Amino acid sequence: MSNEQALKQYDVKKYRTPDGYTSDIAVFTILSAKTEAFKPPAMDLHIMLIKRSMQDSEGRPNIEAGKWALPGGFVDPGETAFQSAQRELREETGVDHIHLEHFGVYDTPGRDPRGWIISNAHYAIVPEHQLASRAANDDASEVELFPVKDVLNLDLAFDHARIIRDAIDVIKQKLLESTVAKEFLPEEFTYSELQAVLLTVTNDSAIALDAAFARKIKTLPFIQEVEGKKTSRTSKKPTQLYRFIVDIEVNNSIYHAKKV
Amino acid sequence: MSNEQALKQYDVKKYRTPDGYTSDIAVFTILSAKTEAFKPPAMDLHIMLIKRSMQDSEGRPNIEAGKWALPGGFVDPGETAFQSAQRELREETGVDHIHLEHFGVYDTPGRDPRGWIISNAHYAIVPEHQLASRAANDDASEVELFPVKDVLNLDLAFDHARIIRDAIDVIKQKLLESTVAKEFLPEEFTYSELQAVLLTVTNDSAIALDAAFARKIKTLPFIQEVEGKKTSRTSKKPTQLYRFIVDIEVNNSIYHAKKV
DNA sequence: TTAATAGTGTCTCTGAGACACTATCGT
DNA sequence: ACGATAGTGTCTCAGAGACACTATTAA
Repeated sequence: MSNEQALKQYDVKKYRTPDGYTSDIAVFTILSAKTEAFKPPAMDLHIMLIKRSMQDSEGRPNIEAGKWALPGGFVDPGETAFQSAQRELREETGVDHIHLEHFGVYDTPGRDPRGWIISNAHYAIVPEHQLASRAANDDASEVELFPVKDVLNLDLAFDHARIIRDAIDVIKQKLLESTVAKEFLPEEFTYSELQAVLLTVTNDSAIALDAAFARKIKTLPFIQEVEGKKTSRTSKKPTQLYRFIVDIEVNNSIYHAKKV
Repeated sequence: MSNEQALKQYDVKKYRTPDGYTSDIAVFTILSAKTEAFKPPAMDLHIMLIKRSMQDSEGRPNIEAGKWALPGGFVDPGETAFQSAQRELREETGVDHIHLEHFGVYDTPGRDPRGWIISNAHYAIVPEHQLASRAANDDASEVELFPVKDVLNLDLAFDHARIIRDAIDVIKQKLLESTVAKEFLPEEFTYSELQAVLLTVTNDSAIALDAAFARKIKTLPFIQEVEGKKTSRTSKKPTQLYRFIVDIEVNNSIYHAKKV
């Protein structure tokens, strides 16, 4: 192809280019407030942040030192921002094979004092038990989980307040408008467990009222009963287990009736 | 703040950085197949592409010359990708103040033969009449509208086939799951005009059947009747006009009943 | 009068929502 | 037996969908 000719004359230095390309990850998890026997769980949505060290790995003063920030880092040449987010998450928290999704780009000039730096924001959903092994690394002096309702009161690095606000909005929407709630739950779950997850983002009576929700879960097209299988982990009365049907198409049209 | 110290020692050249940062825009419009008097419109969704010139503006052979591509270009330092998309659209098509939305980032290594080039994809909705003034500029030898069902058979530049496929999926979803359909319609419209827009992306009987849809439009919470106002542009019988209610919150939860 | 679009009348069926009631089991 | 969670029985009401019917007007 004639691209070869064109490429020979192309000067990659002709345009001024960004000074950095990064990925940030808003890691969400749901903590059970209490885990008593025979009780349905009470849950609370949390986000994981790191505290930026005072010095970087080479002992020099760090940018935005001492502030709380989203985990993340520079994208390596040869990888995509998404792959970078997966890698950072694996390196910084030891978590792999979880639900990770891109949700926005942050490139407002001046957002990072180091220069023209573009960040790709992702959200991740990590079941509570997978975060057991979390640990601070070079660049972070602390790692901590914050309830989403408090997190915006912290002293946050860069424009991470904005990114975190967006991430919270996105996950609240996604929990209700898609089946990602399943990423917070075991393979098979009771209606009260799903209910507890959804109640972290809504107060709607159709979900909050036990009788209503116990009935509704049986009519949802993307959830099926696990025939004849029950558990006693949430109640003395054995409780029916359900599972999400994978790969079912969810129809969200605002012009259609709910049921397909 | 102590960031100043840290910045003095920060070397912006430490990391290998991208070779380019661009915006691409998938411009959608809806063409009325026929515009007879007293007829509801028959509509077809189209996307605007440019044909890349054989030479660039300085007379040298162009990359991906002769192929069809999305309009777009390099992001200038000091602007965001979104602003760049607005600017490109204004410069290349003379269109301004229209619905423009970011929907994805394309950064797979090797997607652009010129190097490590990151593209932000946007979609735009342009009413048919605003595209009257469109014209080819330096970098484009032709500008043309293609029906979305044919566009993927063209010889497309870079990874634009993938971007265009994603853009079509996104706009089909958005048309049904949000109120962007209004961007294709006049301020006040008849039920058959809205119906024609929606029929470009779905065949569902609830929308396709006149009687069903004429009734449904009156129950949609985000649409209101324009009291006592009628038009005869689509039928001999004067037809009720409707308008979208702005800033109404659309509840798309898959766990809730449709009506709020 | 006809042809075309824009509706309405009426029926059936599903399911939402509310509230009272029953079921199960560990303690 | 009790207390707590997990349901079910039953009623009412709204609205979806189907199909036949009526309404309005230009030509």
